[in-house]
Amino acid sequence: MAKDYNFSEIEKKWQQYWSEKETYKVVEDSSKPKFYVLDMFPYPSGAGLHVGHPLGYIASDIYSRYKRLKGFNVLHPMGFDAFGLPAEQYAIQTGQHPAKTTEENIARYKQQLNRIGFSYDWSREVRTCDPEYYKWTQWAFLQMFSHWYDKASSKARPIEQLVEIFQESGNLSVDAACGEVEQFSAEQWNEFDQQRKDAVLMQYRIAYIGETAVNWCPKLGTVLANDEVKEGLSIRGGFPVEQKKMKQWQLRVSAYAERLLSDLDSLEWTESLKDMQKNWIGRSQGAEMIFKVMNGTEEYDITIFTTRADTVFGVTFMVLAPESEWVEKLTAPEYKTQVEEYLTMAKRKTERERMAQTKKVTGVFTGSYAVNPITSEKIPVWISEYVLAGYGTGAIMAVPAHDSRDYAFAKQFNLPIIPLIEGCDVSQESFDAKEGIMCNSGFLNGMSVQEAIPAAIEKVEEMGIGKRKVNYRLRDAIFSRQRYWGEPFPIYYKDGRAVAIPFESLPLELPEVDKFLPTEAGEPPLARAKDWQYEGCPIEKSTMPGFAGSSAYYLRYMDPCNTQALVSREKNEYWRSVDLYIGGTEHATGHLIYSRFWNKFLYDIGYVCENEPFKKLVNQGMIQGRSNFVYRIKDTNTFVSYNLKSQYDTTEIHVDVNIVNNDRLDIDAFKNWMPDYQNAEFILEDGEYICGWAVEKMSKSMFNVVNPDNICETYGADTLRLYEMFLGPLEQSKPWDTKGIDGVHRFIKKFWRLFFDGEELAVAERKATPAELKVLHNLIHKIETQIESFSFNTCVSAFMIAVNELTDLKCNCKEILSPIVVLLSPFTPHVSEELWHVLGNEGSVCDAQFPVYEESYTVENSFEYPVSFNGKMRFKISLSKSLSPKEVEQAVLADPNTEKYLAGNIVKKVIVVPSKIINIVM
RNA sequence: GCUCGGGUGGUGGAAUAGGUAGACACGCAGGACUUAAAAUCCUGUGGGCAGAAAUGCCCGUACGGGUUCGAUUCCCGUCCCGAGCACCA
Repeated sequence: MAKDYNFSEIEKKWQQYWSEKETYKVVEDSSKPKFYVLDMFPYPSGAGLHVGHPLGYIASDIYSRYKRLKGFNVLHPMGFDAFGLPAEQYAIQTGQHPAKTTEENIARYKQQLNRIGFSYDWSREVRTCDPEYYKWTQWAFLQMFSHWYDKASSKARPIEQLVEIFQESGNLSVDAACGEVEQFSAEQWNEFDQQRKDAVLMQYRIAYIGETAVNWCPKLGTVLANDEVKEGLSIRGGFPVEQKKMKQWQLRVSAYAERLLSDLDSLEWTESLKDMQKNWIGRSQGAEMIFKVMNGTEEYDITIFTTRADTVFGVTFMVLAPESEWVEKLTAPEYKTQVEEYLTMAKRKTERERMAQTKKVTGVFTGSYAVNPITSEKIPVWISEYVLAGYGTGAIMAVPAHDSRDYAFAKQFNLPIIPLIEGCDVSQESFDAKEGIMCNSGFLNGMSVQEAIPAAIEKVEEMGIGKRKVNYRLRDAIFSRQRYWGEPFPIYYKDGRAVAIPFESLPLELPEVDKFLPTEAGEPPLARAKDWQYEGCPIEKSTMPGFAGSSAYYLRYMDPCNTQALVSREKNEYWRSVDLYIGGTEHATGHLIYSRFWNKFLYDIGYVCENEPFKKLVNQGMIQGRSNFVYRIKDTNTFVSYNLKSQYDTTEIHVDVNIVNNDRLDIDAFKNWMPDYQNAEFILEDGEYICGWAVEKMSKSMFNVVNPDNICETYGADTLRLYEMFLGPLEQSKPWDTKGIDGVHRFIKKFWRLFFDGEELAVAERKATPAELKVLHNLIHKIETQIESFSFNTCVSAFMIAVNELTDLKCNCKEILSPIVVLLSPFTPHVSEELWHVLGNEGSVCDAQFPVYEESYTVENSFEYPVSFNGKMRFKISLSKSLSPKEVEQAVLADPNTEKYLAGNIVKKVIVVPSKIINIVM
């Protein structure tokens, strides 16, 4: 049998071996340090994996294998985020149960993943749609339902404790994250009927039903969370989204805003990702101020939020959001028609239209006037779309001189503009910067803006007309979806009250339905289920959103078969939290916020031991497609090569990248590709048809999808793994281009040939030469430092250089080759495993030890150093052999150039800096 | 508009506590082996100038300045590309 590098045979052999021997199964072992490496688990779509998907998985697998070689007990699991819209849409179209298609897709994904040679412990696999898994999603929801957030102790507490407090002292002393509740005493509470008590408690629960403006997507027939909407369109499907007031389940994520923000500092995430979360949380510090407003004889106190309390002397009007509850109360009878007209107009607009018209200023006067609490001046109250109901209090004090939006509004409606900063010119635009010296501002005159802001707040607090206040942009998460394929809520309704289904009855499994569509009455699909009842009462018909199942999956991997708890205390204390999490940035403001929130909640109630779920996070870039084009001359079936196309009137047509090699079209394959092209004619250049190309998203419609199975077929999994890493830095987005893969494939073959001379094993048991040792130790050093910094592309280069050098040295020495096999094994597990055994080793290469780096082998023999005198560079000096710093010093002093520059000065000290510079102090 | 990243050969990309820019690979060109192809190997490959040649010199890391003996790297300004947020008071 020829001993050529036969990857298909090798890969099959070892994949079977690993699976039989359960090589990657991991058990808790207190004698070893643990390390938890996690990938963001995939949604198993019908299209299967393309080469972009495994990028992050390959990186995490390399790191896991590396950590194992370093002696860690590595948890590296994989699972499936299996609830979701595509399976449901497919079910609606075909009538196939989503569970079935999901199952099939998962099988396909697993097959594809295993082929690439990942070291997952499949015994720990989780699937979010598995009742044994979603039992714990439902459990967590019930916990949130039965807890409230105590701001005083900054943690979640059981609702029973809240009831006790209410019974004893009402809610006056309670500082909770909650909805709007009136104050009540213990006596009042005790006299409330059950319904009233329920309504009050609902305002405090962490999972609660609340009526708010939500993102309603009519086309999908469901509500969506903020992070599921972008530019007024749904992320899934791209359908328009409108604002609608609805009663929905929500999670009180906003209660955790401050902790979610401040704990970012403790995480090893990229700054850009932290910035994204910071922006999303959107902390802003300012003050609330009360304005008295008169509508006829009625007087109201309206609270506004501002970050610029210092500008209170420049307030010339007030503005309410159209959705504000004050609108009705403050509209004077004679303005009623106009106001209503305006409100209808504003309501009719979709979110998208609103955004498109941000420049257009609209508004209407209410007919009421407010009183500036500091100046006692009377100012008009307006309504405008530019004020948002969901932020702050839905009402603002307008300072046109120093806020560009207020400025535009004032110009439009001819309202006064009073400048408050010395020397600023507000004739053309507002002066928004927080700098300068205050004027026209009473007691603030002469202060800088930075001094005036706190001074103004202090004054406001002193007068009792407001207080210091921090506002967040982060909203509570809408948690219901009017869909079928998601976790059912463990909630039923008794006499209209929401009641928890007890934990013993979980999991509450998804019922069968005849169709996966909403009912004619517009109810969610679960309304179709027969007997969707608990103890004769109706069960909640919405299901949970996609992020529910993915919020705690990393905990379940620690203890996937536990029927008593999400994770046992013991196992949680061993694995603690994820040490390395790899995934895309697209989850920055979704999953990565929700998971942190979920984890903090479980931490508060004592179920997990770490405050943060993901210690270090690396974002892999997206792999885009590289599309190819052919150019058809209009109204013909003739195609003209890329460089000649300017001479004709052509249409650009996508062509399947799999029949293009190095931008040269395989003409026969093209003719067979589609019937239309059977008789195509070509205008060639130099006998070839050159295609155009562009970088686009990888998608079927652009014929640029590259399937990893095909790559494994022609080059092998090791080549695929190596090439994906070689493409460029992990974090960077880059187009996939199969051209170039030959390079890494050649490398593996070259590596193979170090071991075999034709068919004969050519490894010798002899002592390594110094040159060989130097290559080895240089490599160890490089790989170690580069893997630790996730610079896998340079690792691959380092391997190539080393193998080239060993080939030149004709190295056949086991002492060198054996450690190199180990070094390379995280990258190319199959061929490394084979060679490891060829060298006569037992067990798996995974159990080997990472080679130890010895600096003494790698000291340079000849080098050139720049030499500087008193920090001023003068000349360079060449030295041969390895020298100690002392010897370098002598060599420098002996150099004739040194004498030239010394010019009679006495040398005090010669400093040899490792960074290749020698400093001479005179 | 605001906040982050980033601009290096024909291509992907190396190199930053400031110290020989372009490692490694692709592509291309030439050559060896072969009836031929595949595979494999060797040589050259940023631009310009001089030379028969070895080689030498000049210019080059988006653009313009600055600091420095020395800048792809640090600072200021400009342009371009990408990502995120976007009437957040």
